[in-house]
Amino acid sequence: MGRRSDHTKEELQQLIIDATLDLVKEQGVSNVTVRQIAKAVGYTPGMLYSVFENLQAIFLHVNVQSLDTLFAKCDRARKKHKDPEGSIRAMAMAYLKFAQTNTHQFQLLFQAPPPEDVVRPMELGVRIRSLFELVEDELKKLNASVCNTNVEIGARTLWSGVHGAAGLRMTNQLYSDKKNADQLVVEMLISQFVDSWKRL
Amino acid sequence: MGRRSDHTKEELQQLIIDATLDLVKEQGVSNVTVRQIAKAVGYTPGMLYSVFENLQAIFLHVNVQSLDTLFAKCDRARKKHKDPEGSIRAMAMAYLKFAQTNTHQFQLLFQAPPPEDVVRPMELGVRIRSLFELVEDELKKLNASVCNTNVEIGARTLWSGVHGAAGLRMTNQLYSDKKNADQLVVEMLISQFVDSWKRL
DNA sequence: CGATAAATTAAACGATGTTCAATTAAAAAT
DNA sequence: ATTTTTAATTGAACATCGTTTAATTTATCG
Repeated sequence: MGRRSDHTKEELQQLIIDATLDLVKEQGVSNVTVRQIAKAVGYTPGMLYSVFENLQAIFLHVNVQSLDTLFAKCDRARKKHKDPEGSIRAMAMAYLKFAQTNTHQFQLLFQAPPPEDVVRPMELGVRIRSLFELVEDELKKLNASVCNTNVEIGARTLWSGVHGAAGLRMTNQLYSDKKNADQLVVEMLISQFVDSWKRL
Repeated sequence: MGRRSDHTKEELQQLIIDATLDLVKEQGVSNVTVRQIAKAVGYTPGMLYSVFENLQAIFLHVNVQSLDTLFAKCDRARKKHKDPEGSIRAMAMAYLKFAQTNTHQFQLLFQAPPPEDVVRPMELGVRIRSLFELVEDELKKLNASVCNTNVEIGARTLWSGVHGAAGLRMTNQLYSDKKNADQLVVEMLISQFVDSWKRL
């Protein structure tokens, strides 16, 4: 075939991203090939390169989409509570659950850093920042007397713990006999952090 | 050539691991090939498969070695202090520094989980556990009244934070304008955790 | 309808991990 | 010493990978 124009370039882009996300979910990043993606969208491998620069670029765009849904989940969890501590707990659990239910997606997002030569699109940074901002907002509510610098550091401190626990749990590196150790960890993390934060 | 017997099988194994570690340090996991390793040790690719099952197995053994040096660094840092809090701080900083100076090594260790079908050698678990034990010991000294269960969870809570900060920092996902944000994060993490831990 | 332009294909390229029969050299036996 | 056996290493092959590009096919425009 030649010129088909079944889809606009934007449609194709979204089609490819969706197909890739599906494949990643099923098989994990390392098993997804260009040829699989092409077949899934009903085209030949070569076509993908007229829409994206290369396979890495496709993965990065998948990550942008993943971050959007992760943000949405955290934001919704947050809104279900009035008290800051409840919001923080809910967000942390949402984050943990996302990592647990969408293992492959989470791995592509955080555990497979792109080769150094590929530039990360700014869109990714914006989204991670806004995730941090959700936490910052709750921390401000929790203790209004803390300066902005410390709020920024505090949010990253707290989330390093949540993120770290999610990562260790996902890769089975928590090595605890207690079951649901990851949840216990996050419980302790938050109660201790919040406790200290109020005192600050 | 045929039978060479320049080295015993054990020597070959160590030779391969060392060569692979060097290549990983230089280029990162994703750029290391079987052919490169073979050339580095002065053999042909096929030989590697008489010593290791496959490339993944080689990487796993590299990880065992990496964990040993990481443990050694933490253990040495710990011994430089008498007070538990000082030991914990020193260990955390050593961990952070290792991740920062040996990016590629740390990535292979924690951020590139092996495909699900490969079995992780028990040696890895043993070593991660002993790292946790270092932290557990200091936590016990810090507050002897805490039960064993909570010590276990506590060590993993604290280290999820350290590990998470190291990972986020390494992949440039901390997104803070403050410089040395990772150190600030770990500072806050530890002081807050220790503070709460004493109160427990 | 014919010419132009653009999208898609098909085939090729070099490189990858892995396998295995053939080859080589060391060790054992005569 | 020479021959036989045994085991280590090679070298070539295989299927598959990401990527490039000339050729082809279709849509669009004059």
